[in-house]
Amino acid sequence: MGQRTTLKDVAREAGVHTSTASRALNDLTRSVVNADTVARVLEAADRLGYAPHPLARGLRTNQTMTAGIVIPDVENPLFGPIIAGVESALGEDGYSLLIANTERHHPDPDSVIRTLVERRVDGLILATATRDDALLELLMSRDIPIVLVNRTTERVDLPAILGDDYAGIGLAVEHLEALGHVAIGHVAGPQSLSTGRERHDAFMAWMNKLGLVADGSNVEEADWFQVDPGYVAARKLMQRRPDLTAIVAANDLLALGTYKAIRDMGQRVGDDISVTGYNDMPLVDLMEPGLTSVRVPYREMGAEAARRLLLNMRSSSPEVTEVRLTPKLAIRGSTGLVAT
Amino acid sequence: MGQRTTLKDVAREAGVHTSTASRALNDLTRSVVNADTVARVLEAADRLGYAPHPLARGLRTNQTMTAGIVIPDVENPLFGPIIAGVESALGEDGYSLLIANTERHHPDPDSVIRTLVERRVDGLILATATRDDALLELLMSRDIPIVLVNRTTERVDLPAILGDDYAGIGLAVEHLEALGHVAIGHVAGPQSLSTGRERHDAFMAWMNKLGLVADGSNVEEADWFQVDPGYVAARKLMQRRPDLTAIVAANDLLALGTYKAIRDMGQRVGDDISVTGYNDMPLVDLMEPGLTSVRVPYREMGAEAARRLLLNMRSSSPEVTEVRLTPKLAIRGSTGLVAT
DNA sequence: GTGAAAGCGCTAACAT
DNA sequence: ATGTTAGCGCTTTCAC
Repeated sequence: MGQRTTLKDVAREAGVHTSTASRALNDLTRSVVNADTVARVLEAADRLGYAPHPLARGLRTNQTMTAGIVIPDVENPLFGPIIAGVESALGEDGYSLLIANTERHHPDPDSVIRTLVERRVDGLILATATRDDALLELLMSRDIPIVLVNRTTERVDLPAILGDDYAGIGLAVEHLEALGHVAIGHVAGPQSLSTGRERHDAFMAWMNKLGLVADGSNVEEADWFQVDPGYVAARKLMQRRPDLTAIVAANDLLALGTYKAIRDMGQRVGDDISVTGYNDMPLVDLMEPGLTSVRVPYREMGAEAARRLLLNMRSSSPEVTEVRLTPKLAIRGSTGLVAT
Repeated sequence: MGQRTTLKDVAREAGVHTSTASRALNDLTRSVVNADTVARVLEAADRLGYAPHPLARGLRTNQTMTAGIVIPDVENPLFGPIIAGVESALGEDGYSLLIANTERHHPDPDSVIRTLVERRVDGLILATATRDDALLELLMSRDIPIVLVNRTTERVDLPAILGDDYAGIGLAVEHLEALGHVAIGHVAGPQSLSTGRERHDAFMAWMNKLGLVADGSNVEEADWFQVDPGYVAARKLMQRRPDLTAIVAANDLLALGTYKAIRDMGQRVGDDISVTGYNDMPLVDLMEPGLTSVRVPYREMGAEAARRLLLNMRSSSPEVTEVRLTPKLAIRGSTGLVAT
C-alpha cells in the first residue's frame, strides 16, 4: 500500500550511500564494490522487496528496456506465434514488448509507429510491409534499431527475418512433381506484397528447374490473401487451363478458395486436382480433405527477430543480414497421385 | 539525429519559462495561461516537433500511461481480437499496451505479472483465469486497477468483461430445439475453467427450461479445449447415448473433435447428428459442413475491458461490475432438421 | 499570468 | 572502495 521501496531505502538499510547501493545492484559495476558490502546491499534489497523504478532508471540511462512491434492485423492468426516468439526472446533479456496494431484501412498507419517512437522504445520490429515513405527516414534518423519480420521491402538496408519462400514453394512443387503432376498452376497472392511476389517467382523458378511448363498462362493473381479472391482467381485459372491437375496456392486462404472453385466445377480436391497451401494455419489440417501446406516456423521467426534486434540495439554497427528460416511441408489429403 | 527537443527548447523558443511552457502544453492547466502565450508555445512546440519525454513525465506524475495485458496463450486465435480491441480503446486515451504471454506450462506464470507490475503499468487486463493465489493479493495491495476479460474466477471482487455464455448456449439449444431436436447432448469443456463450467450449467438450465431431458447422462466433459479431447468425449457420449440427434459443444475445437467422432461412427454431421460450436473461430465456416457456432464479440470485449480499466484508473472508487456481452449464432450446415 | 525552485528515483562523473 | 554531486526532462508547489 504505502510507498514502494526505493534505492534510498535499500541504501539506508544496508548502511551505505545510494550510489554504492546502485553499484552493488548493477551487474556491470558490482565488481568495483567490496564483496560484503555487496552482500549487505543485496540482502537488504531482497528483504525490502526492492525493484528499481524503470522510469527513473530509463530517464537516466536513456533506455526504456522496451521494444515495440507493429502488426498489420492482430486478428490474423499468423501473428500470434510471431508475437509469442518475440515476447519470449525479449523477456530473456529483460525487455518488454509494446504492441501496436495497424488495422487495415487505418486512417494514419504511421501514427502508430510515431507513438511507439515517442514512447522511446529501444527498438522496433515491423511485421508490416513497410512502404517507401518518409516514415523509414524518421525511424532511421532517430537511430532506432529496426528488424523486419515476415515481410520485407525492396529498398531497404534493414535486417529482416523471413521465411524461405523459395524453399517452401520448392517443397510444394517437388512434392506435386513426385506425385506425377506436370500441369501445375499457381494461385498467386497480391504482387504488391513481398510474400506474394516471392512465392510467385519461386513457383516459376521451380517449375523451370524441374522442367515443367510455366508460361504464365498457369498463373493467376488474387487481389488479396483471402478466401474469396482465391476462389475468383482459381476459377479463372481453371477455366483458362482445364488441363491442370494441381494448384499451388500462395497461402492457405487462397487454397481454401481454390477448394471451393474446384468443387464448383464438379471436381474433387485431392483426387482430381491436388492443392497446396502456405502457412499451415490452425484448423487447415481439419478441412476436408486436410490441406497439404507449407509450415513456416513463425514462432521461431519472432524469436529470431527479437534476438537480432537485441544484438543491434547493443551494437553500434548493426548487422543488416537477411535471415531465411527453413519451412517444412505438412502433407495431407489435398494432394494425391495425378489422376491417370 | 542530434538531441531530441525538450520542453526547455520549446520554452526558449517561445520566450517563456519551462513551467509556463508546461502549463501551456497541458490541457488541464492551459486555461491558467495567457491566450497568446499559449499560442506562442504551441506554435514553437509544433515547429520544433516537440514530444514530451514519457519517462520524465511519468517519473514526475507517477504514471506510465501504459497498461498490461496478460494472455494465457497468444497463439490461440481467440486472443487476437481481444488484443486488438484493448489496444485500440487504450490508444484513444493515449495509453499503450504492454503484452505478456503466459504460455501453458510456464514455469512461473506469476513472474510474468510481476514483471508488468515492476514496469509500473497503470492498469492490468487479465485474460488468464486467475487462480486464488497470493498474486491477486500482491496486485490489489499495490492498488493496481485490474479488469478480467473472457474468463473470471470465483472469489473475486474484480470487474470482468465476459461473454454471456448463458445466452450463447441458449441460442444453440433453442436453435436445435426449433429444428425438432429433443435428445441433445453436451460435450463440455474443463470444469476447472469458468467458461467450461458456465457453459455446462447454462446447457443444463436451458434444457430444463425447454422441457428437455438433461439427466447428466447426456453430458461428457473433455479434459481440455482441444480437438482430440473433444473427440474422446464425444465418442464416450455417443456410445452411452446412441439416441442423441444433436450435440452442443462447449467450443469450436471440441465441436470439430465431435465431427470426427460422428464420422467414426458412420454418421453424417448435420444430417444424422447436428453439432454446434462456440466462439466462431476463423475457418470454422469453411469446414465441411460449415460449423454452426456461437459468435462472441471478442474485439468488443477487449475494447470494453479497456474502457472499464480506463475508468477505474481514474476513479478512486473503482466499479467492480461484471459485464456480459451478447453473442450471436452463426448458423451453418452442421445443424439441420432432426432426422425422422 | 508567469518565474523560481524543488524533486520524482536513479546513474555516473568526480572526488576522496 | 565509497561518498558527493549533478542531472536526465518533466510537473508542481510556492512566490511574486
